[in-house]
Amino acid sequence: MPNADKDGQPKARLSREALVTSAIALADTEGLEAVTVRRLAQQHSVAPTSLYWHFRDKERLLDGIAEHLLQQVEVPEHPDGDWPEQLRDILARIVVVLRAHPAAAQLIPTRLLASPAGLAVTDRTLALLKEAGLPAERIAGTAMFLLGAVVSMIAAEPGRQLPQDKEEREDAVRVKRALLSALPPRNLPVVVSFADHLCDCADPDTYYDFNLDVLVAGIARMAATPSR
Amino acid sequence: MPNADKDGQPKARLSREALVTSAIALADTEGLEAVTVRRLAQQHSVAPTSLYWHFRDKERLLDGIAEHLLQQVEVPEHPDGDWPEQLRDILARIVVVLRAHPAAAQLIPTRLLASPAGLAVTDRTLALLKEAGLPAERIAGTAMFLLGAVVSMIAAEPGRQLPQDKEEREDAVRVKRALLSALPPRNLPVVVSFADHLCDCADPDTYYDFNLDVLVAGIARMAATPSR
DNA sequence: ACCTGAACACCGTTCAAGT
DNA sequence: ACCTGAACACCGTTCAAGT
Repeated sequence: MPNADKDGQPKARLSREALVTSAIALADTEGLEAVTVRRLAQQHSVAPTSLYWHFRDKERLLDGIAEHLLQQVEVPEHPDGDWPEQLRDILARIVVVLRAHPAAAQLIPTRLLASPAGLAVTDRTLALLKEAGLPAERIAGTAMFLLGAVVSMIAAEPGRQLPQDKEEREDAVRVKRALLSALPPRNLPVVVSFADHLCDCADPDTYYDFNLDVLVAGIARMAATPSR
Repeated sequence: MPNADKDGQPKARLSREALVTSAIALADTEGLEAVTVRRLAQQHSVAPTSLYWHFRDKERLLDGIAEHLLQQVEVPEHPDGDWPEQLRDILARIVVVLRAHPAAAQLIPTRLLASPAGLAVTDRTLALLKEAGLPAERIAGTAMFLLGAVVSMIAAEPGRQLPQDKEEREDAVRVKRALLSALPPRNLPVVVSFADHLCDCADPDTYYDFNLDVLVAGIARMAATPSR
């Protein structure tokens, strides 16, 4: 039985789908730099070079991750609410998906136009900015900026970069807070006074809510100002 | 003469400063993935392992790049204008520095609290959000988000990712525009109609100006709404 | 104090070959 | 159609050793 692993179970055939899925899992647990052709092959009990039947190169594998995530962003067919609500809605949907896969999130911005799913999200964002009445020459750039900014919210969340393990994480937060608190208040008064909030985000949900509001409010304001 | 290169010129001694500088140059011309311990060593006619005298590991070298860039962001000692003007000013100063080094820009967000220069920029941003009257619990998270969003503006600029060489770049733009224009307008009407602006940013200066305005206007709006 | 050389474990990728 | 094995050029990093 050449196609069975040590448990005698039939060895699952390799597929793009399966590889992308385990690549995302690997990024979730160990970070994007752990996503490696060789480690992926190992997890599937297969030679490293086997992956090249399914992906032209590693870049295409990463494209596959981005596409898989973007497919999870539902673009509502029959949305309700005015454009600011709808814009906030589509951006918030992206946030929800990417918060579940923070390490892979950084793959998104450069790949928004590289898959049907990414194009659907982009089309919706462009349409809403058009409805808002932004100057035509500003719509494309602003859409790409908004989508990029939403992704950067994940990386900028205070307390990301620290370990995931709870206990280990608490230790790291304590150390970091101590370091920031010990900085000279003469030079850095505000950093010192906000040391706690800079080290760890007490309320991530509100962090995301508030910053989404900042973006939508900013667009509303600029849409209301006729080209100045 | 053991310390002279083939031109007989005295070989410059290795230093953190010199290594960081050429690392940035390498990132500028060939991208961040070209910044490699071994290539850097080669450029300085030195064994790869020599770098480890000056940097504990590659991560520290990247920290050095981020710090070097952040040092170029001048934080005005005696700023004038109201807080929205000052906030826009500090964010715009970051943009100016990072536009000159777009490949290295992505190193910044995770390292804002890791150097005196980064801390100075962060302190100023925090101070301005405080002056704006944001709720205290939102200031730290919003500052990190703003600084991250400014960095993501560089990566999100339409037409980045394409080659730098002018002729080669024009070809790439044509191809990409053709691809987007050929998409089914039934599904993606707005993407198709904005194909041109999505492929290439006709006016980068205005792109940055406008999106900086979006951010500052958004903050102003949220500061004016008392916690709802 | 500063740099080298040998060595190690790990990468992505090609190509001819197997089934 | 799908996978393997050998091979290649390239990574980051250690450590004992040289000057």
